[in-house]
Amino acid sequence: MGMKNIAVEESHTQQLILKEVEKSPFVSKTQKKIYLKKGEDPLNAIDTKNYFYFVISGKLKIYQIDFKTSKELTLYMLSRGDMFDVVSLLDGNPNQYISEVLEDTELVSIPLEDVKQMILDDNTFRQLFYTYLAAKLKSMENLAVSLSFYDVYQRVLQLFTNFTYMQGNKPTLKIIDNLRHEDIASMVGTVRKVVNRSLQKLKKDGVIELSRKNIQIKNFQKLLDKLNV
Amino acid sequence: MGMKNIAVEESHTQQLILKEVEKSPFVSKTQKKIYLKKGEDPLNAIDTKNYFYFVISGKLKIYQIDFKTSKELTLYMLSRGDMFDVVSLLDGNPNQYISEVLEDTELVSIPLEDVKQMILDDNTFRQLFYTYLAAKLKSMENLAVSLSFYDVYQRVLQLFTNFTYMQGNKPTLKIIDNLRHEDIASMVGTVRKVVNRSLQKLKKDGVIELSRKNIQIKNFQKLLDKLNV
DNA sequence: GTTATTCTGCCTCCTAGGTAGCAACAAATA
DNA sequence: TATTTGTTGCTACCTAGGAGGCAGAATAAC
Repeated sequence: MGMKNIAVEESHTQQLILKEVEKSPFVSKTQKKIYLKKGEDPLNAIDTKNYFYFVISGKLKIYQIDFKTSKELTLYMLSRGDMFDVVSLLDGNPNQYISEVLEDTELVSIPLEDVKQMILDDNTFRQLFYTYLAAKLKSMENLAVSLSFYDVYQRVLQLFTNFTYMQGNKPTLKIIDNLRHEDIASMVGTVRKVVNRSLQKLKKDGVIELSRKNIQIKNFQKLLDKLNV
Repeated sequence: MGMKNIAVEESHTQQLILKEVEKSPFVSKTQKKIYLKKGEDPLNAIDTKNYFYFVISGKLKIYQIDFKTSKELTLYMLSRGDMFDVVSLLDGNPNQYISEVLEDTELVSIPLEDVKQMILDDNTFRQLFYTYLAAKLKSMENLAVSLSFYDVYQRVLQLFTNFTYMQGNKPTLKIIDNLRHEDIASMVGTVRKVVNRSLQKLKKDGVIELSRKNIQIKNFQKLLDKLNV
């Protein structure tokens, strides 16, 4: 399924998006910076019915909760170069997500109408926006597929693979390297205690290194070998 | 989560899309009709790298297979008013789906570039297209969420609810009413034998009626009552 | 420095759902 | 009409993973 390149490809698009946004005449006129503190509820600061947001830095978890079991599923883990909420932008309805600020976050807000105009006027931005949209739809399809086909252990392997980038020539885990196991669990659609089993197994096998709020790739090749096709 | 209205809303957008497509000057010039026979492999007739397709009638299952277990997951069940492939249109890469013609199907094909131009030029079509995109992204999010949170029985209930429309004032199952249990299973992310248990239970409880390749809603209120929030 | 809180690791139990296999029957085809 | 193929229903088994509970360690708050 070529999952290995998805994260990398996204990241590339996202870098270009920020550059294009900076150049845009709209942004200089109507942009507003928003700063969110870790742990703060973004609901008060964010209005997806009227504004569109670009993530400059930080980390934002967009998820849903099953209130019966209090199990979570993370739909999007937003970081530098991400935008939201695309669904609200497209259909005009405010979203139903729950969000949590995992790290102090800096956003640029632009009125929805200006973004729509930008998509029409700016050919480069339009193509980048479309590519971003396609990536999000694909990533959601992949999430559904992996929830249906693979066990927790495989899903954890896939998660790590998707978030591993080359640092020089050393494969390094980004974005999800300093999460709580609780958040890892939410990203692969299970609960902490279960994801912990997989993490311990990978640690025992010398694939990763674990310490409090820190996961590192120790042997990326071994990780790839354990991936089911 | 307001799932009950999603299917209805989609259907409304899809009707309007077909009307708009018919009016379009592009369509009259460059459209081509394509007819697919039930069971035929669409791969030969369909070229998503260069063309975009509108479904006029019939039924097309877009899915993925886990070759290890031969379990399937249906990502999209396309019928009248649906379009594909939106991902290819957006990012220019050919898709990786597997498709199956469940009923004789009639398509209109339009070159990708013409559709892109149509999105730019035709305000009405653009908004419809965006709404459609948003609906697809949402439905994929819902699929992931329901796979993660709910058991097979609940997922079946949700599936039936999403595909129940008002026929006069009688709640009637559409599109998925004449599928094999195999296909129902693929839509809720499980296998036939497991989905069969849920179907038998619903039959026993007087919620649905079952016969070969036919499912009917017998008591819609009862169905809603069994839905978890 | 001390207390409180959050994070992590590891038990044990138990059920949903996946696997296997088969038989009855409907429907398509020869 | 006879034969083959596709669809459905049901049994019995077994394992992945969710639930509950708890203790130790790291960090944050006071």
